[in-house]
Amino acid sequence: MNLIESLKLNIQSALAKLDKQVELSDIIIEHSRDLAHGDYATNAAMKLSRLFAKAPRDVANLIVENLDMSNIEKVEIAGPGFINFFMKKDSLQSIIKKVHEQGDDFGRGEKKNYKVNVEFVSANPTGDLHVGHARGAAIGDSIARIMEFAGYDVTREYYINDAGNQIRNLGLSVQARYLEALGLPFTLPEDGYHGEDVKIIAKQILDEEGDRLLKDENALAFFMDRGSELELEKIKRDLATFGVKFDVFSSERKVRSNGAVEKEIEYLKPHTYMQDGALLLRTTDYLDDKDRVIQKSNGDYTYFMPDIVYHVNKMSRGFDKLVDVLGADHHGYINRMKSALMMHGYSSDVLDIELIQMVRFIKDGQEYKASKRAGDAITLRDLYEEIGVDATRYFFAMRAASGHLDFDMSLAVEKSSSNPVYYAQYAHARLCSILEQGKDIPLDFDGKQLQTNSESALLKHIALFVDVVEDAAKERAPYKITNYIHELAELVHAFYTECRVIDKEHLDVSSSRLALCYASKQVMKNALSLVGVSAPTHM
RNA sequence: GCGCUUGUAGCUCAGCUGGAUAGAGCGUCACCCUCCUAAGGUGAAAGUCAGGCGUUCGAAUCGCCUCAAGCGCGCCA
Repeated sequence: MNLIESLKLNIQSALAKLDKQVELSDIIIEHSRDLAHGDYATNAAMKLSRLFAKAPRDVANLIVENLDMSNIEKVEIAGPGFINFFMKKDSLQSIIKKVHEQGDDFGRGEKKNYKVNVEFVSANPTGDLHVGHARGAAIGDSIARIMEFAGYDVTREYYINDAGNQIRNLGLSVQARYLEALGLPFTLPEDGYHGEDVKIIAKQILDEEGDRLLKDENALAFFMDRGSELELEKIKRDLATFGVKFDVFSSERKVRSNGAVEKEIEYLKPHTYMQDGALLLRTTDYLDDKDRVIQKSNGDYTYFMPDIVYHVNKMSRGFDKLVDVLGADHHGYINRMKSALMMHGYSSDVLDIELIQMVRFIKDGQEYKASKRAGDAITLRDLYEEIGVDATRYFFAMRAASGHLDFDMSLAVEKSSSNPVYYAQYAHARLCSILEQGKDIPLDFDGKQLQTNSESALLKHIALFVDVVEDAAKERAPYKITNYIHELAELVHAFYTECRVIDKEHLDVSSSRLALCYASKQVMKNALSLVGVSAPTHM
């Protein structure tokens, strides 16, 4: 149990002695911003003043009289009725031992027995991943890591739209480049893919298959299949380099096979009606502001239809929650999909859609659009080659997904405290360096000699980690982790400046401070890994 | 027109389940290494929290209205 929880329990039992039953979740403990206000504070007395029918400060007095003071140095009632807690040093120091015991698992939440499917990227295998996918990959993967760490049972999933027209266009494009590579006349389809990658794939197919496809009647089908397969392999390689791995790849074609779509239409029948020869789904009965076509008058399904099948399919696999990380243009899509799921009896909040807003790149103060390869949009590969995986992931994780992001490329490659990634990694490397130099001094995991303000602040921040992980998981907000990382780095650097760690004259102080270095380093590493950023031991 | 999102320091953003003097980073200015990584630290300037009205002990936070910006409103995916 951490200090905050024990304070909550303490207040709860104090209230119980006063014949007031209050839920633990209704008691709020916050970190005091100002040291004069102690280590922690609660506004409980003000919140409950109505219940007591007394002035907040009087309620505070009653609570204070009934507190168990064993961890607490002193309490003060301040301002309108805040209760400020000044903790005993050893109760703050105890966090170091906990970090030492738990190591890489420090901050991990209890198993929740709650299955979550996080679907992200899901780009069509027709070309390189672009910037939007990159941000989606960074945020989706961070959400998955954070939720996993917080104790959820997480599956990372990629949905391949391999049944649509784009794949046909890809097939035609590859076929054209194949002809080109053989020195034969060719024409690229109008909506075709003109990138270098298609030429490379065509060349590879030529190497593998020779010219036999010239005479093959089913050549186009082969170009479609093999082309998208090779594109997907390339996407997987890029994602792997970016630190992102998926557990499941679902193919739209597979999802649609075995008459699954027809079965679903049958199931939805009570919610459908015909209009002008098309089949519409009455999503307005639920959350939508408009009914949606699911089968066009020409008999084709709209994109929405197999997607319903896919989401129902995911639910049938036993997930308690589906998280979709999508581009912001899918915004109108949320309520119709929720409506469809509700037709299956699911609650509207089993589906949680995280919309990713646009990214604008800024380089040397100017908007930057083109990649090095002329004419193309910026790709995921451009980003990690030019900026590096760590900085790219950190910058994407740093801001709430729902907001537009200005990505300062010049800052991201800068090696100074201005760059938040280097600032954090440098803090880690510094700690490693001190620990290395002090390796002959035994570590005091009780931290008995930690006294100064910068030491206490660091201890408190370390103790906060579990709560931050929990909150970030619940809010699906990786930026809460990067905010935590940044504060941790600040506190580490401040501690470093204020406190001399290795000091042969005062070995007892050194032992305690080295243990604090160790704990800070471990927490920094754990936090960085949640956003997929490495923790270098030297820089 | 309807719906959603956003509006906080010069710039990019936290804070929003109501709480003590509204916080970071960038940028600007002034300082700090005989000592564990100066890839660091300290300090200063900088805000009508878009505007108005309301709810209450208390509002950046909740409600209503106005203004401004973005997105969505296909038998597209």
